[in-house]
Amino acid sequence: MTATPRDPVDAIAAQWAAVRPDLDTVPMTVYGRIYRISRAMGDRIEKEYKRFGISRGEFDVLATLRRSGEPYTLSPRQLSATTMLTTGGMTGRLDKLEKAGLLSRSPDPNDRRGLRVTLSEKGREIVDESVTAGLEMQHEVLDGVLDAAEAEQLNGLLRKLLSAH
Amino acid sequence: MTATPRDPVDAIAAQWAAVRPDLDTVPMTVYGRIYRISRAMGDRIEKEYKRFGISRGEFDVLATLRRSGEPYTLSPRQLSATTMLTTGGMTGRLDKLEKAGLLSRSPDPNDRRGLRVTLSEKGREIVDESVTAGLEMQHEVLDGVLDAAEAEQLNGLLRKLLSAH
DNA sequence: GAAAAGTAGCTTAGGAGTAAGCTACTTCTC
DNA sequence: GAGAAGTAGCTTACTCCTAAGCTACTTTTC
Repeated sequence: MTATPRDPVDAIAAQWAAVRPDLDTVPMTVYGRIYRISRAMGDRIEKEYKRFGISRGEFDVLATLRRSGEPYTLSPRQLSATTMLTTGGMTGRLDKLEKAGLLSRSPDPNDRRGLRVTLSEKGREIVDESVTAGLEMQHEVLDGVLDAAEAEQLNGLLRKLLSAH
Repeated sequence: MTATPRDPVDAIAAQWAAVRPDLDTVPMTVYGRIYRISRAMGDRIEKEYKRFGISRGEFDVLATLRRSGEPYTLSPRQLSATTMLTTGGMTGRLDKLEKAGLLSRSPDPNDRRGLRVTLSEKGREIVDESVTAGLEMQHEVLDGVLDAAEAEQLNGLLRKLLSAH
């Protein structure tokens, strides 16, 4: 007999324990929760950004430019490396964002192979508004279940775990 | 001046703090790490399952059937609900898995609208091998950076956080 | 300074997901 | 028990991603 499942992830682990008692299900519960939280927050943040007319992936591009500081200019190569996206995918995102007037492409004066991508004024406004809204939303969710000490503890453990990847 | 960044997520938070000192970046670091860990483990587990000829999504289907216990039979509807996939997506996955001989579809004797999806012997073998391999891999990663008490602490905090979603 | 190797960004083909809508069947309602 | 409403699974159209290969240009090597 297993303990009463406390959440859907525990329920899945209990099912496994019943049919495969030889398994150590702890790693599955840790990574299962991480996966579900990531996905749930992804959905919420997607909705939040949608209010500003951009997708999560588009936000990533704008945010990378914004936090690089003035003059808000990077190459497509730097952007695709930072956002963990292939260059093919980046071409498509830049096309959409350029068409929406949130950034512009111009030739790199020092390397005729390259381009420079620059955030427009409208792009800077939108990313500033959406990053604020997203952080506020995340803050509310966190505050609802963890106090400041717990959040710090969680962050420390996550930093350790991320270092293994 | 901010403290020396300890990982890429801290570096991003430090960049934001430099250009937008008004932001509270704590939620971003928590969810940023969760997102990156989820993605990194997703890539690793994908490779692990590939050794058995299946994708991560296909594993999810087989695993859901396997842990439901004998006779390893569920409806497409139950499968798409459990795996958080639309029915359209499930149709495609079942097509692939049926063609590979890992499961079979048969009419539901009690409801002529419905189907029953049943794990084949070959499917059961593959899911049993791959779940063992995946858990071992995850176990090694966890053991490399967290002791048992820390893992339990992390799991507790994650359970709390997941409950907010 | 010419050839070889490397790099930047784009294009194309293919995979896998969602959303909406379809047909067939079942359940509810009177 | 006939009509209305609901449900199961599939199909289609669309989106967005990756992987591989292209052209153009730069850097290294001899």
